[in-house]
Amino acid sequence: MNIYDIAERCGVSIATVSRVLNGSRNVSAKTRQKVLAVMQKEGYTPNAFARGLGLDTMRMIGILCTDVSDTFYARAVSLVESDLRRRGFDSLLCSTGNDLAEKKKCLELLLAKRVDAVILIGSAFRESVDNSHIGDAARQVPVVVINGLVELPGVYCVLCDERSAVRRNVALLHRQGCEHILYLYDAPTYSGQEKIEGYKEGLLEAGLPFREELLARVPKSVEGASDAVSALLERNIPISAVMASEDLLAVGAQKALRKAGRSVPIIGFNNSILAQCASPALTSVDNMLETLCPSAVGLLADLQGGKSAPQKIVVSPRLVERETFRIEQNQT
Amino acid sequence: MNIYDIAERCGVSIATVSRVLNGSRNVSAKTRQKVLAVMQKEGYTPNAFARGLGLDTMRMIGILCTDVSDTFYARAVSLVESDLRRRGFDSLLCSTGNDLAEKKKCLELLLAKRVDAVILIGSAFRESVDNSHIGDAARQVPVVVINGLVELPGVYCVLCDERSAVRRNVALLHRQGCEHILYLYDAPTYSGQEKIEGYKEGLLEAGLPFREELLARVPKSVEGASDAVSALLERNIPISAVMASEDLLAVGAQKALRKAGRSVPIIGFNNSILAQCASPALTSVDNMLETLCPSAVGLLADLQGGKSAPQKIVVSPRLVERETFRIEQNQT
DNA sequence: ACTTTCTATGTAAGTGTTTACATTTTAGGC
DNA sequence: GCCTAAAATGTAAACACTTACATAGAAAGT
Repeated sequence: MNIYDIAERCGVSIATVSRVLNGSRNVSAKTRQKVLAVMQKEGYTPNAFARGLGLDTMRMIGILCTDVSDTFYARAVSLVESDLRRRGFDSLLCSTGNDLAEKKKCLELLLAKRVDAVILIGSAFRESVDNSHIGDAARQVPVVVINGLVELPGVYCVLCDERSAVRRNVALLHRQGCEHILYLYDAPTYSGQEKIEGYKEGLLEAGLPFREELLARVPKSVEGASDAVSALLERNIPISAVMASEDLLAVGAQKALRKAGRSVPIIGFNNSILAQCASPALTSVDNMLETLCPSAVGLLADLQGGKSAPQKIVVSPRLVERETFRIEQNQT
Repeated sequence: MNIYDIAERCGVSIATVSRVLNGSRNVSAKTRQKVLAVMQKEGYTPNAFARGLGLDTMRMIGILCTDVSDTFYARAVSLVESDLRRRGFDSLLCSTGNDLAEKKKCLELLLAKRVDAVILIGSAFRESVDNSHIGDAARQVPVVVINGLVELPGVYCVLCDERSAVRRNVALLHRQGCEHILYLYDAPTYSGQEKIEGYKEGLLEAGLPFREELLARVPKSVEGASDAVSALLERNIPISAVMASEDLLAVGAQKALRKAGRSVPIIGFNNSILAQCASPALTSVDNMLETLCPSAVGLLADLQGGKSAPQKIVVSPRLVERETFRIEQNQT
């Protein structure tokens, strides 16, 4: 069943049918009605491939994401996908893991499928690492980076000022009297590096010394973080507060501390469901995915519509206080 | 840059170029080399739409999923996506929410994009509910349901015997002396209904009475479950153990119980990261996504390859014991 | 009534592939 | 060197649309 069949059954030409399909205004009401009716009756669905060939788009957006099974990225994907669909785009998803080669391969796969744009979630690194594939992609289609910054032509970034968030948290903890602030992180993504910078800046501003052993890279798992913290405790490294690049690690730290019978302030990151599940519930930094993702999609929509868009949108993070840390009322 | 350009630059016909593209064996080694070299040099990428039109496939699989931001579904999507990609398929993702109308719409969207098959994750209901859209879809392309059972032609199901898991858990808890077993659930999906059946069967077998107030539908959130359990406790409803249709709800129950100063065995479901994050860590039923998802994709691959496949694959669940419940050594 | 303008429709040429069929080239057997 | 079979290549017709351009018809102005 194709456009010719429909045209024949309607006694019109294929051009008219196509016009109805594309919502052209140059079709009389009667004709439109009839064509629509016949399509309905015959259960006709236009061939998306032929359509794509003619229009040079299938209205698909590629989503390149580090790991959909991660709660944080999953939420981002969910937000992006629903917003895209609302705007008439479908989502082609690639979940790559942290491997750069895999990311490059997937990006090429997406471009080969001729997506209208690519959204990167947790897939950007610092300039020092290789971002060439992102630049290459941006030469073909718009690229939007969520929660990362890649300053290349055609690359649009929507991010949260995580560095400041961490810096302020250090100050906050210091004001509460914490001097030995442990910071846990895992992957050295753009976001990860920024947060580490924020940690260092925070220490500097607070006049606290930076100690190697309090900046710990750990495996990305509850156990990994927990074991690492346990090891520190066994070495009698003083720890008076914990921060982490993401809730998962904070939970691990929390478990190790509890096992050791210790209780110190803990601040997680991402404000994920994990923070709510922990007991006591984790205070966590919300990096505003609910704002970032719609912005990213909106930006893309503007670009599709021929409008221009800002290269960079930065939003402020928000500290969500729960049981593991609360700012005292009298602090100010 | 298209196949004609390449052909010209190689001094061959477009058919030959196309053959190289499709790995036809009827091309001399020299010619292939040259064509490949030129393609490389010119940075040529075949047009996927034209290719799709000619081959009637773009090697895309639709994934219809209830909620990618849910840890369980996200893990499933992740497993499916990576496996599909390994087999040369891309994933078109739709995350629909629990709304049936939305599911139908998305399924149509996927079919309109002419996917080669559809994988449903958490999107199947009992027969009593409306599964017509799944049957309709199956008339066009193979449909694989993960963790659900839809017995219609063309629909293949890969699932875990969750009903038995719950039934056995009831027996287990009863043997430990628990008589008042609370069961929490949220959405009445296929999987959800099965588990409720298992709960009732378990009670029956154990000779325990079924009590309305111990089978509670609660909102899908930590707070929702927590509030519901708190309410029960306030009503002095006896509770000597808790089971839940998913870890998230179990965590909520755990928090309510702890707040009330109570401690009873708790068994969650899905063996998600949430079970690990809870303190004490939740014992949870693993419904074997790591097995289910590759099976689903393998099944699809077989179908694509013209082979036949079983309509139904059922695997056994596994109880992962953590701190909230352990089977005593002397129980047997 | 006649031209002008605008709307509705049709014709035909893209869009970039694949592939059946036809043709040429090569290799092999004698 | 000739015939046959097989391998390599080319030609042209799909595949199912979109759309520029052409044309017919209707409305409107004089």
